[in-house]
Amino acid sequence: MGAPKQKWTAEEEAALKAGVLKHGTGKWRTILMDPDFSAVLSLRSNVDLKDKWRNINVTAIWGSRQKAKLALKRSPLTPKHEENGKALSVVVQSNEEVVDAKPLAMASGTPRNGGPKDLLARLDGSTQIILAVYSS
Amino acid sequence: MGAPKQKWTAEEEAALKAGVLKHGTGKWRTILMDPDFSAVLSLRSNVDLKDKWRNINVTAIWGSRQKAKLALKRSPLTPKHEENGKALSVVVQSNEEVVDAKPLAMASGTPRNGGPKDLLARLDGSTQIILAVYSS
DNA sequence: CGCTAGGGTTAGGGTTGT
DNA sequence: TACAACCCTAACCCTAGC
Repeated sequence: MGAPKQKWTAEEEAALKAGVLKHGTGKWRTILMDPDFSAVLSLRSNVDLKDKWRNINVTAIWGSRQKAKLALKRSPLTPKHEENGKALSVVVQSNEEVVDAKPLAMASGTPRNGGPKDLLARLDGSTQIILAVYSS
Repeated sequence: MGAPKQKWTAEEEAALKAGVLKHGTGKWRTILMDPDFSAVLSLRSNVDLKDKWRNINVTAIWGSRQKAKLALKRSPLTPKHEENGKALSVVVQSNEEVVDAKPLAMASGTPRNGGPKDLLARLDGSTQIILAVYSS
Protein backbone atom coordinates (compact mmCIF):
# COMPACT_ATOMS: atom_id res chain seq x y z
CA MET A 1 0.00 0.00 0.00
CA GLY A 2 2.77 2.40 0.67
CA ALA A 3 4.37 2.18 -2.71
CA PRO A 4 2.09 2.39 -5.72
CA LYS A 5 5.08 2.00 -8.03
CA GLN A 6 6.37 5.28 -9.29
CA LYS A 7 7.18 5.25 -12.92
CA TRP A 8 10.08 7.43 -13.94
CA THR A 9 9.13 10.51 -15.92
CA ALA A 10 11.16 11.76 -18.84
CA GLU A 11 12.13 14.76 -16.80
CA GLU A 12 13.45 12.67 -13.96
CA GLU A 13 15.38 10.49 -16.32
CA ALA A 14 16.91 13.53 -18.00
CA ALA A 15 17.90 14.91 -14.61
CA LEU A 16 19.52 11.61 -13.72
CA LYS A 17 21.52 11.54 -16.93
CA ALA A 18 22.61 15.11 -16.45
CA GLY A 19 23.58 14.33 -12.91
CA VAL A 20 25.74 11.44 -13.99
CA LEU A 21 27.39 13.62 -16.60
CA LYS A 22 28.18 16.20 -13.97
CA HIS A 23 29.23 14.03 -11.05
CA GLY A 24 29.90 10.62 -12.53
CA THR A 25 28.33 7.23 -11.92
CA GLY A 26 28.17 5.99 -8.37
CA LYS A 27 27.70 9.47 -6.94
CA TRP A 28 24.00 9.02 -6.36
CA ARG A 29 23.77 10.91 -3.14
CA THR A 30 25.81 13.73 -4.57
CA ILE A 31 23.48 13.99 -7.51
CA LEU A 32 20.51 14.05 -5.19
CA MET A 33 22.01 16.86 -3.15
CA ASP A 34 22.87 18.94 -6.19
CA PRO A 35 20.46 21.91 -6.32
CA ASP A 36 20.28 21.46 -10.07
CA PHE A 37 18.53 18.13 -9.69
CA SER A 38 17.21 17.93 -6.16
CA ALA A 39 13.91 19.49 -7.11
CA VAL A 40 13.14 17.14 -9.96
CA LEU A 41 14.39 14.08 -8.11
CA SER A 42 12.92 14.96 -4.74
CA LEU A 43 10.79 11.83 -4.69
CA ARG A 44 13.72 9.55 -5.48
CA SER A 45 16.29 8.02 -3.20
CA ASN A 46 19.93 7.43 -3.97
CA VAL A 47 19.12 3.76 -4.37
CA ASP A 48 16.38 4.62 -6.81
CA LEU A 49 18.88 6.54 -8.89
CA LYS A 50 21.25 3.64 -8.91
CA ASP A 51 18.52 1.19 -9.90
CA LYS A 52 17.21 3.41 -12.65
CA TRP A 53 20.69 3.93 -14.03
CA ARG A 54 21.14 0.19 -14.11
CA ASN A 55 17.88 -0.32 -15.97
CA ILE A 56 18.81 2.32 -18.51
CA ASN A 57 22.17 0.80 -19.24
CA VAL A 58 21.00 -2.78 -19.26
CA THR A 59 18.55 -2.17 -22.03
CA ALA A 60 21.04 -0.02 -23.88
CA ILE A 61 23.77 -2.58 -24.27
CA TRP A 62 21.86 -5.44 -25.75
CA GLY A 63 24.36 -7.72 -27.42
CA SER A 64 27.18 -8.09 -25.02
CA ARG A 65 27.60 -10.49 -22.19
CA GLN A 66 24.15 -10.57 -20.70
CA LYS A 67 23.36 -13.87 -22.29
CA ALA A 68 26.21 -15.71 -20.66
CA LYS A 69 25.31 -14.35 -17.28
CA LEU A 70 21.75 -15.49 -17.50
CA ALA A 71 22.80 -18.83 -18.88
CA LEU A 72 24.88 -19.48 -15.78
CA LYS A 73 21.88 -18.91 -13.60
CA ARG A 74 19.98 -21.64 -15.30
CA SER A 75 22.71 -24.16 -14.76
CA PRO A 76 21.64 -26.96 -12.40
CA LEU A 77 25.14 -27.65 -11.26
CA THR A 78 27.11 -24.86 -9.79
CA PRO A 79 30.79 -24.84 -10.58
CA LYS A 80 30.93 -21.73 -8.44
CA HIS A 81 33.87 -19.61 -7.63
CA GLU A 82 37.53 -20.29 -7.90
CA GLU A 83 39.55 -17.67 -6.13
CA ASN A 84 42.61 -19.27 -4.65
CA GLY A 85 42.43 -23.00 -4.56
CA LYS A 86 45.68 -24.25 -3.25
CA ALA A 87 45.69 -26.03 0.04
CA LEU A 88 43.62 -28.67 1.60
CA SER A 89 40.68 -27.72 3.66
CA VAL A 90 37.66 -29.13 5.32
CA VAL A 91 34.42 -27.53 6.16
CA VAL A 92 31.91 -29.33 8.24
CA GLN A 93 28.73 -27.81 9.52
CA SER A 94 26.25 -29.89 11.33
CA ASN A 95 22.69 -29.11 12.26
CA GLU A 96 20.30 -28.90 9.33
CA GLU A 97 22.50 -26.67 7.33
CA VAL A 98 25.48 -27.42 5.27
CA VAL A 99 27.26 -30.66 5.25
CA ASP A 100 30.03 -29.97 2.92
CA ALA A 101 33.23 -31.84 2.85
CA LYS A 102 35.68 -30.88 0.22
CA PRO A 103 39.27 -31.86 -0.31
CA LEU A 104 40.61 -34.34 2.20
CA ALA A 105 37.27 -36.09 2.04
CA MET A 106 36.10 -36.01 5.60
CA ALA A 107 32.58 -35.63 6.79
CA SER A 108 31.07 -35.01 10.16
CA GLY A 109 31.42 -37.86 12.55
CA THR A 110 34.22 -39.33 10.59
CA PRO A 111 35.43 -42.57 12.06
CA ARG A 112 39.06 -42.80 12.83
CA ASN A 113 41.18 -42.77 9.83
CA GLY A 114 44.58 -43.01 11.36
CA GLY A 115 46.12 -40.51 9.03
CA PRO A 116 48.52 -37.93 10.31
CA LYS A 117 46.25 -34.99 9.66
CA ASP A 118 42.90 -36.20 10.74
CA LEU A 119 40.50 -34.70 13.12
CA LEU A 120 38.03 -36.16 15.49
CA ALA A 121 35.18 -34.10 16.70
CA ARG A 122 32.17 -34.81 18.79
CA LEU A 123 29.17 -32.78 17.99
CA ASP A 124 25.67 -32.46 19.18
CA GLY A 125 22.94 -31.01 17.06
CA SER A 126 23.53 -27.45 18.10
CA THR A 127 27.21 -27.17 17.48
CA GLN A 128 28.80 -26.07 14.32
CA ILE A 129 32.26 -26.72 13.18
CA ILE A 130 34.11 -24.85 10.59
CA LEU A 131 37.38 -26.40 9.99
CA ALA A 132 40.28 -25.53 7.83
CA VAL A 133 43.65 -27.11 7.85
CA TYR A 134 46.54 -25.39 6.29
CA SER A 135 50.07 -26.48 6.09
CA SER A 136 52.89 -24.14 5.34
CA MET B 1 36.96 -0.37 -12.07
CA GLY B 2 39.65 -2.61 -10.77
CA ALA B 3 37.83 -4.01 -7.79
CA PRO B 4 34.14 -4.39 -8.53
CA LYS B 5 33.59 -6.01 -5.19
CA GLN B 6 35.48 -8.39 -3.03
CA LYS B 7 33.19 -11.00 -1.65
CA TRP B 8 34.52 -12.67 1.43
CA THR B 9 35.49 -16.28 0.99
CA ALA B 10 34.86 -18.95 3.59
CA GLU B 11 38.58 -19.13 4.29
CA GLU B 12 38.84 -15.44 4.91
CA GLU B 13 35.89 -15.55 7.21
CA ALA B 14 37.34 -18.49 9.09
CA ALA B 15 40.62 -16.66 9.43
CA LEU B 16 38.83 -13.61 10.78
CA LYS B 17 36.96 -15.66 13.34
CA ALA B 18 40.11 -17.39 14.40
CA GLY B 19 41.84 -14.06 14.63
CA VAL B 20 39.18 -12.68 16.90
CA LEU B 21 39.39 -15.76 19.07
CA LYS B 22 43.08 -15.32 19.39
CA HIS B 23 43.42 -11.57 19.77
CA GLY B 24 39.94 -10.35 20.65
CA THR B 25 37.56 -8.01 18.91
CA GLY B 26 38.80 -4.61 17.91
CA LYS B 27 42.34 -5.83 17.31
CA TRP B 28 41.95 -5.69 13.58
CA ARG B 29 45.41 -4.48 12.82
CA THR B 30 46.88 -7.07 15.14
CA ILE B 31 44.97 -9.82 13.40
CA LEU B 32 46.16 -8.60 10.05
CA MET B 33 49.75 -8.63 11.23
CA ASP B 34 49.53 -12.11 12.68
CA PRO B 35 51.49 -14.45 10.40
CA ASP B 36 48.79 -17.03 10.88
CA PHE B 37 46.26 -14.90 9.06
CA SER B 38 48.18 -12.37 7.05
CA ALA B 39 48.39 -14.67 4.06
CA VAL B 40 44.71 -15.38 3.87
CA LEU B 41 43.70 -11.82 4.65
CA SER B 42 46.33 -10.13 2.56
CA LEU B 43 43.72 -8.46 0.39
CA ARG B 44 41.82 -7.04 3.36
CA SER B 45 42.33 -3.92 5.37
CA ASN B 46 41.78 -3.50 9.09
CA VAL B 47 38.59 -1.63 8.28
CA ASP B 48 37.46 -4.50 6.10
CA LEU B 49 37.90 -6.84 9.03
CA LYS B 50 35.89 -4.60 11.26
CA ASP B 51 33.08 -4.31 8.74
CA LYS B 52 32.96 -8.02 8.08
CA TRP B 53 32.86 -8.78 11.76
CA ARG B 54 29.94 -6.44 12.09
CA ASN B 55 28.11 -8.14 9.26
CA ILE B 56 28.74 -11.56 10.72
CA ASN B 57 27.30 -10.61 14.06
CA VAL B 58 24.36 -8.82 12.53
CA THR B 59 23.31 -11.86 10.56
CA ALA B 60 23.73 -13.99 13.64
CA ILE B 61 20.99 -12.17 15.50
CA TRP B 62 18.72 -13.16 12.77
CA GLY B 63 16.36 -15.71 14.21
CA SER B 64 13.41 -13.48 13.74
CA ARG B 65 12.80 -11.92 10.41
CA GLN B 66 13.46 -12.94 6.88
CA LYS B 67 14.55 -16.42 7.63
CA ALA B 68 11.18 -17.71 6.53
CA LYS B 69 11.22 -15.48 3.52
CA LEU B 70 14.47 -16.84 2.25
CA ALA B 71 13.59 -20.33 3.29
CA LEU B 72 10.86 -20.36 0.72
CA LYS B 73 13.34 -19.56 -1.94
CA ARG B 74 15.46 -22.51 -1.02
CA SER B 75 13.01 -25.11 -2.12
CA PRO B 76 14.54 -25.88 -5.49
CA LEU B 77 17.96 -27.31 -5.94
CA THR B 78 20.20 -25.12 -3.91
CA PRO B 79 23.85 -26.03 -3.61
CA LYS B 80 23.95 -23.99 -0.42
CA HIS B 81 27.36 -22.77 0.47
CA GLU B 82 30.51 -22.76 -1.50
CA GLU B 83 33.93 -24.26 -1.36
CA ASN B 84 37.20 -23.22 0.04
CA GLY B 85 40.76 -22.80 -0.81
CA LYS B 86 43.01 -22.41 2.14
CA ALA B 87 43.14 -21.28 5.67
CA LEU B 88 45.18 -21.82 8.70
CA SER B 89 42.78 -22.11 11.50
CA VAL B 90 40.21 -24.11 13.24
CA VAL B 91 37.12 -22.41 14.41
CA VAL B 92 34.25 -23.94 16.20
CA GLN B 93 31.22 -21.86 16.75
CA SER B 94 27.76 -22.27 18.04
CA ASN B 95 24.81 -22.27 15.79
CA GLU B 96 23.00 -19.24 17.08
CA GLU B 97 25.61 -16.77 17.97
CA VAL B 98 29.06 -16.47 16.71
CA VAL B 99 32.11 -16.45 18.81
CA ASP B 100 32.51 -14.37 21.87
CA ALA B 101 35.53 -12.16 21.82
CA LYS B 102 37.87 -13.26 24.48
CA PRO B 103 41.48 -13.87 23.73
CA LEU B 104 41.93 -17.51 24.38
CA ALA B 105 44.71 -19.03 22.47
CA MET B 106 46.38 -22.37 22.36
CA ALA B 107 49.91 -22.82 21.37
CA SER B 108 50.77 -24.06 17.96
CA GLY B 109 51.54 -27.68 17.44
CA THR B 110 50.41 -28.51 20.91
CA PRO B 111 47.30 -30.58 20.77
CA ARG B 112 45.36 -30.46 23.95
CA ASN B 113 42.56 -32.83 24.49
CA GLY B 114 40.62 -33.73 27.52
CA GLY B 115 37.21 -32.31 28.23
CA PRO B 116 34.06 -33.85 26.93
CA LYS B 117 33.50 -31.05 24.45
CA ASP B 118 36.95 -31.00 23.10
CA LEU B 119 38.32 -31.62 19.76
CA LEU B 120 41.29 -33.76 19.22
CA ALA B 121 43.65 -33.04 16.49
CA ARG B 122 46.89 -34.52 15.39
CA LEU B 123 49.14 -32.04 13.84
CA ASP B 124 52.63 -31.63 12.71
CA GLY B 125 54.70 -28.69 13.80
CA SER B 126 53.71 -26.45 10.95
CA THR B 127 50.03 -26.41 11.65
CA GLN B 128 48.30 -24.38 14.26
CA ILE B 129 44.99 -24.87 15.89
CA ILE B 130 42.94 -22.36 17.68
CA LEU B 131 39.99 -24.00 19.20
CA ALA B 132 36.89 -23.20 21.09
CA VAL B 133 33.66 -25.04 21.39
CA TYR B 134 30.42 -23.25 21.92
CA SER B 135 27.11 -24.86 22.39
CA SER B 136 23.76 -23.21 22.41
C1' DC C 1 49.05 10.37 10.94
C1' DG C 2 47.24 5.52 12.32
C1' DC C 3 43.51 3.11 14.40
C1' DT C 4 38.77 1.83 15.76
C1' DA C 5 33.67 2.57 16.11
C1' DG C 6 29.81 3.62 14.02
C1' DG C 7 26.76 5.89 10.74
C1' DG C 8 26.16 6.45 5.77
C1' DT C 9 26.51 4.97 0.84
C1' DT C 10 27.09 1.93 -3.05
C1' DA C 11 26.89 -2.54 -5.78
C1' DG C 12 24.63 -6.18 -7.03
C1' DG C 13 21.61 -10.06 -6.39
C1' DG C 14 16.73 -10.83 -5.62
C1' DT C 15 11.71 -9.87 -5.65
C1' DT C 16 7.48 -7.87 -7.18
C1' DG C 17 4.22 -5.78 -10.34
C1' DT C 18 2.57 -5.16 -14.98
C1' DT D 1 8.99 -14.40 -20.60
C1' DA D 2 10.55 -9.65 -20.42
C1' DC D 3 11.27 -5.49 -18.16
C1' DA D 4 10.90 -1.65 -14.88
C1' DA D 5 10.58 -0.44 -10.12
C1' DC D 6 11.66 -1.65 -5.72
C1' DC D 7 13.84 -4.52 -1.73
C1' DC D 8 17.76 -6.57 0.98
C1' DT D 9 22.17 -6.27 2.64
C1' DA D 10 27.28 -7.38 2.10
C1' DA D 11 30.89 -4.60 1.08
C1' DC D 12 32.79 -0.31 1.15
C1' DC D 13 33.31 4.92 2.45
C1' DC D 14 33.54 8.86 5.63
C1' DT D 15 34.74 10.80 9.77
C1' DA D 16 34.71 11.84 14.79
C1' DG D 17 37.35 10.76 18.62
C1' DC D 18 41.30 8.88 20.50
